[in-house]
Amino acid sequence: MKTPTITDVAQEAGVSVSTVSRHLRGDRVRAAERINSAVARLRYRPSPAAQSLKSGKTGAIALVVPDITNPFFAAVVRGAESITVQGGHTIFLANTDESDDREAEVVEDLITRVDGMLLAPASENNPSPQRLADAGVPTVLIDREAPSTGRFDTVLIDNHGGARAAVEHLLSNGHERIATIAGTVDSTPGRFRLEGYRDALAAHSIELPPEFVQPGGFKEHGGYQSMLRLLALPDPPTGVFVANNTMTIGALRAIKDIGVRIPDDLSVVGFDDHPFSEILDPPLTVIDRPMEEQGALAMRMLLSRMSNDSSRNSRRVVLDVRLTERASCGPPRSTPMGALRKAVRV
Amino acid sequence: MKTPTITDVAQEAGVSVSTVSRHLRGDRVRAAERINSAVARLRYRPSPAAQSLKSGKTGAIALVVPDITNPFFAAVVRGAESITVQGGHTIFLANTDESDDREAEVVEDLITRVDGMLLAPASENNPSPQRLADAGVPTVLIDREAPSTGRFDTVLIDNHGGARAAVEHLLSNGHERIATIAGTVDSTPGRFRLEGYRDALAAHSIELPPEFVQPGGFKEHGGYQSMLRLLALPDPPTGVFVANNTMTIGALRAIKDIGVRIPDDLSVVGFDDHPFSEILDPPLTVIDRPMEEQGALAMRMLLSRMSNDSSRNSRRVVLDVRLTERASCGPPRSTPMGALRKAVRV
DNA sequence: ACAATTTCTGAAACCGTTTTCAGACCGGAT
DNA sequence: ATCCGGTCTGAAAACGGTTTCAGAAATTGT
Repeated sequence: MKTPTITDVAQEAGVSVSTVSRHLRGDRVRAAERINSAVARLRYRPSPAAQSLKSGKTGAIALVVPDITNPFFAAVVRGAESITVQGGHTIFLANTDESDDREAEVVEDLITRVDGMLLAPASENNPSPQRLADAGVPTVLIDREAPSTGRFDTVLIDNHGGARAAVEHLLSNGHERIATIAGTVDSTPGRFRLEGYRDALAAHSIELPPEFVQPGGFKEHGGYQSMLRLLALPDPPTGVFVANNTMTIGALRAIKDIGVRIPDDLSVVGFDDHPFSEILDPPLTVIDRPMEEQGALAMRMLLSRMSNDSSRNSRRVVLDVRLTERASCGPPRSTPMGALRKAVRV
Repeated sequence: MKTPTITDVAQEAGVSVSTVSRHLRGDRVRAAERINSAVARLRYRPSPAAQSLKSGKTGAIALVVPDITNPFFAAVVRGAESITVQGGHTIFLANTDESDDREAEVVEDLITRVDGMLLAPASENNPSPQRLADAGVPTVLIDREAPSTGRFDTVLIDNHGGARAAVEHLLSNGHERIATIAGTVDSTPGRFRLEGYRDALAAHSIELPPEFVQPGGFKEHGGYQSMLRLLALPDPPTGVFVANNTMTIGALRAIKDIGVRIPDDLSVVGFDDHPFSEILDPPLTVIDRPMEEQGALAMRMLLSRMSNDSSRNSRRVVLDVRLTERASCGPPRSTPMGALRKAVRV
């Protein structure tokens, strides 16, 4: 019942604890066979607590994400997890609910329990990375940058390019009145996707009213409200770029509720693919990115940083995205959408 | 740079380590103020490793799921996480990829690192729960039962009733040729959902060919293949109950590829709701269940089991499910579907 | 067979806490 | 002033491993 200790094994094998310890760590030892069988008989497993205490290493890595129910982060977790090898590190997972305060708590708690951390900060003006740096915990940032950028290894995607590609796609379909439902602007993806949208438009010298940029807060409800507002505009957009997956769900729900037809009345491009995107009617055109790879790469970088403990220069890698074209974009309506207005209530 | 220890704090405050320790654990102590300020100045945090070693408690709970990218398990994780209080336990997350072997490894690894475990076993003939019981680790099973059932706290949902409700719904729409795409039968949900399907049919004395039960393995690809096979039958079903969320995606993709129309040609009921279900065309009728609550409840039961360390009788709670009716079911085609056959290739 | 070398071994110290134990200190009662 | 009970304190012993150190055993060379 009681967990066996190394002392029990030593006794059972008739050697000293030092010998058992050495054997377990790979040294040549005469009593190897006897020790092995004692270990097996007792089902002995070394106490991680004791090992940590002595070595200063915990054998654990923390993975802190804003929302595990977002398929993107779930994929990141999976990708990261797939890298940790048998007998390597175990993973602590924590959720911050997109809150800076919660993140501070969580990070503070985890800081003593792990050898390294994979962190997707809730916002860009978030002190956690700095705190981790101070505490000397190797850290890799995922998907979002830190205030003191450049000091951390970071795995980003080409948010700017993705947004730009989305808007270009709409432009190439003949749209000019292109709106966006943007995420939170104090987060890296939100900021760059918005810039990408603006730059694409600017490159074509298109100027649009400010209401064409709707704040969606990266949440489904925000996407819903934003789309409602967009469609209620006196002169509504003919194309919309929705800056993330959850807002897209909300936006599509709004579209469905109102009875606007895609792509006849409105063309839509989303950010982040999903198995469901393909079976929507019409299937959704999206900006796609290697999600699991983003997690896996981050984990690899962390592992490398943890072993070559060198404080080598930090790396900032930006993964490519690509546009997956489906059927949610077409040419803009030739007749103005004003007719729709009467159906819309905000 | 180096992490401060309790000794540093003692020195800084001019007292002994014992006093610091006592103060930190809540005893009345004269130097309270001095200690507090020393702690703050040094940013001291006790070493979890040392505390574990002494107390035998780790302050951690493991959460082991077959697939974190499945929205259901993501929701469970979130629900469970929401329960752990500030300063309480931290969560280890592990993924088993639906593999018994991987699960054994993972559990073996975690067994020494946690005070309790929330486990959704990969299959019903999986030795992990037994192993955990032997090691004396408090365990709550989620969504799936263990071989030595009754010995563990378990949080299930009414799989049988849900499946039955799905089939009844199809029956009440006038369907008789009702097929199912089933999950893996050696898992609790797979088994009971299949039984529910069978019992509903039996209650109406309906007998169907064995091909009407297709093995989908709970994976998207399985759902796709199964639906293809179903639609290729000489006399295909008019209604289908798909036994989980991921298979539903595959099944809908197959339906879309082939050009069958829902609900005109085929009525569909899925298991587990998803934000996307509402914006499909037509919106999908599903069996819905309280996912986050399932995780939260399991965590509460674990916490209670861990504190009243009593070996009180184990509880097996079954949460209710309910049918969320949307628009994917209608009356069966009056004309036989034979016309479809020519379009179908397997 | 003996010395020089190498390999292996066990005792003991240590990692950072908590907790027991005995003693120091305090105020109040005699 | 002395003794008493109660509070508070510091030294020391754990917890379960790893690692250093010095010595024992085995191996090698002559």
